[in-house]
Amino acid sequence: MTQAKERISRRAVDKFAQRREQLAESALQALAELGYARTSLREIAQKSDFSHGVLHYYFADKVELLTYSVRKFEEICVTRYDDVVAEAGTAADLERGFAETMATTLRNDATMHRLWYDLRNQSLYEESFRADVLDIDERRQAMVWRVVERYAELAGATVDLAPSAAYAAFDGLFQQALLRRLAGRETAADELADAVPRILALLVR
Amino acid sequence: MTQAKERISRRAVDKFAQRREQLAESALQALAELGYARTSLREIAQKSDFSHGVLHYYFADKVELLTYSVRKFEEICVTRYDDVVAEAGTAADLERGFAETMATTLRNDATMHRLWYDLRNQSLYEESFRADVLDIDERRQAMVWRVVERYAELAGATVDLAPSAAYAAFDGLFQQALLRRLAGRETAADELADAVPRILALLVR
Amino acid sequence: MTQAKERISRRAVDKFAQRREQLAESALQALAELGYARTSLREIAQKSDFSHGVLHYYFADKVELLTYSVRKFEEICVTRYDDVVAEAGTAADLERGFAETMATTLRNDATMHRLWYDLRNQSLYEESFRADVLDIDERRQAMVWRVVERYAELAGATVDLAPSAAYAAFDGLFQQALLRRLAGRETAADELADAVPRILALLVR
Amino acid sequence: MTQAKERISRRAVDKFAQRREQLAESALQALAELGYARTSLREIAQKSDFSHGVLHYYFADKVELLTYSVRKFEEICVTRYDDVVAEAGTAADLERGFAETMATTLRNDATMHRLWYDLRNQSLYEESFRADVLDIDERRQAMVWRVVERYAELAGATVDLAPSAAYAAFDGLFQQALLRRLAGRETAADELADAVPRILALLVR
DNA sequence: CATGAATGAGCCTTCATTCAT
DNA sequence: CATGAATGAAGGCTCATTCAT
Repeated sequence: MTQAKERISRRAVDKFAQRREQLAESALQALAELGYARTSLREIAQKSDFSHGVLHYYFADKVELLTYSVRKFEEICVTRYDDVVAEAGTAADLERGFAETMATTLRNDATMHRLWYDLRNQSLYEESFRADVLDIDERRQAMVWRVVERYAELAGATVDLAPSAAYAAFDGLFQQALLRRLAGRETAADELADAVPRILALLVR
Repeated sequence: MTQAKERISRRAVDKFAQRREQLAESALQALAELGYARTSLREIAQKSDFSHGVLHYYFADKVELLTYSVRKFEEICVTRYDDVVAEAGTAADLERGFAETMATTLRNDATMHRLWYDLRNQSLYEESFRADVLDIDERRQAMVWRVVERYAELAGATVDLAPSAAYAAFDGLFQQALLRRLAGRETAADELADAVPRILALLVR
Repeated sequence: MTQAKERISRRAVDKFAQRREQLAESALQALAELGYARTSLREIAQKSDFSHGVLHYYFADKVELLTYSVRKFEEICVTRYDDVVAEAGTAADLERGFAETMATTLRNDATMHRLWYDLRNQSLYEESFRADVLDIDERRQAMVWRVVERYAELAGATVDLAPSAAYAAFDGLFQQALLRRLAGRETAADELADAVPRILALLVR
Repeated sequence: MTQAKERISRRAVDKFAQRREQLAESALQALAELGYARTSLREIAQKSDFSHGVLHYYFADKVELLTYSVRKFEEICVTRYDDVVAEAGTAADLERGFAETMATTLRNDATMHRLWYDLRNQSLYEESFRADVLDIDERRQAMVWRVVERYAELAGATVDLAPSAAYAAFDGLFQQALLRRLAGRETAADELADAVPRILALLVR
């Protein structure tokens, strides 16, 4: 292949990948709004700039599109607290930062996290995107664990706790708060911000 | 109405209720197996001994059937640890009993709990059974709280923790274990049984 | 058969006939309210004191029930103006009486006549009750004709008009008025009362 | 949008409209044959060259399809006698033309008019296409009135009659004739052709 | 490439009808 | 006799998927 042709081909590949990205983005919008059970390809297409026919050009079928979307979802999910970890100078800073970021996330991205829990649950029924979901969950766990470890370090404490348990606890907390918030309780985020430091203090000492 | 007729009518009512129960049971089976998004009335009927027409004889529509089923589900869900609480003589007993019951539940009723998390999540999208779901969740929380309080009592410790936070932590733990178990990890239940006492000890002292 | 048995049997027959009558009555109620296309056997049963199962005991199927009901309908329809004819002393009396009775009928029995037109139309699609409908229509025609003839007699005029044409004209008038009334026009009955004498005067002189 | 795209888009719109037209045509066929109560979307689809899914591609729901069809129906209905009016040189011409056109209509388009009366009647039960039906009826009335007025003009007579009354009379006449024709009476159209001039002469002088 | 027309399986629901009790 | 439980065909509608243009 000549260099020129290669360049063209690469550009084509890029465009293909870009379109997939774009469509996955629309899929996530639709999914966040409607949930897995109620999201149709037509709905997704309508949120994009394309007709619904094109979805089957870039993705073999609905499952592939959703799987791809879930994978894309990951990027957003798993680095959220890293800045807080990097910037916190004291245990109290980190505590506050962690709690505040969680609360803010709850306030701003409730529907996206609703989707996350929905997809994680669907993965229990459908093999197809189970691997991706588990991968994301592991990264989330690692992310939480970075907070916990750093907190212990700053507080001069030891952690007698598995990363998975720590993640489970905070994830459970967040999920409950989400439930309340989406049920209309205005104070859910504040309550979450209160609960997080308490649990953190209990788990690490 | 004569006494005889009354008796007949009452029997009829009972039978009606009984059949609803029966059909709700089939619905739960189908739901546990397939999840909310993939469960159709025809599928439910096929799990029962009846034709799908019957479902509309006993329930006004799909929502009513599902709501009824969810409510029925509750009965199973919210008293599971009460015996353990009643029978535990020491903190160590309770710790062990709580952990073991959770692990056993995970081993035996994984699909039923998968359903629970599915329905709880659907309630974030659909108003229809949100109230029931929230109600069940509150009862589950109360159930967990009875364990925690009793544990503190037996251990001579104090609990500096909101019931909601305690529930969130254990629910998160269980959910993670469920994820792993349904992903095929054989040791998930054992790991859960290990993690529960640790967390309990950390949260209560 | 002994006399006693005969009496019992006759009583049984009477009861059978009576039940049919009763059920047909309920059918007419339902039909008048909902129209042919939207009336189900369940609806009819609910308007009666019986369960819907009984309908198939007294009638072979839906068509037979409706046919019977249509036939019953006739009795109500075809003698409405005879009193007016009998009592009118002058042409003006009759004119007024005829117009007033039509208007009153429109005011009080709109839904029943809506049903009549509905059934008459259905008979154009379904052979089954066509004969009965045609029979009723003939009697209605005869009834109108009695008015027209008597009017001519009282007015000392001659009628150069077929009975069918006379009936057609007044029936068309009534139907238009019904249309307007059921569309919400309050004055429909009054307008009908105005129009009838005019047409009568034009047709007979 | 470029000119080319615009042209394509316009063509697409045209094609869309054309297909709607086509499907409405099939709907009218089915309706004329079976009547409102017995016409299903699947039946309509079978009369067309398409699957039933297509109907929902071109129309939001059944009501929209039927409403559209009814409206289309109108075009055929409301100008039928205008040529006769335009071309008649004498009252006798018009009389004959009017009567003959009615009779011919009865002979050729009986089922279509059966449908008209069916739909008009259904509109008394269902709000959905009531407005369209009333609109068509008004136009039919106007059409008849054009005949009557022109006749009076040609005959040098005056009309002491409301347009609605004139329409009611002729519509009633036609409906009766339709009843007879569809009941199998061969002479119905001839009788109608006889009756029309008589009534016309009576109503206008 | 992209469109959107077309298909047909499948969903929830209604309903006439049958039949055991 | 009467009930009402049960059936299954049919209806309106949604939607993933295919494919001609």
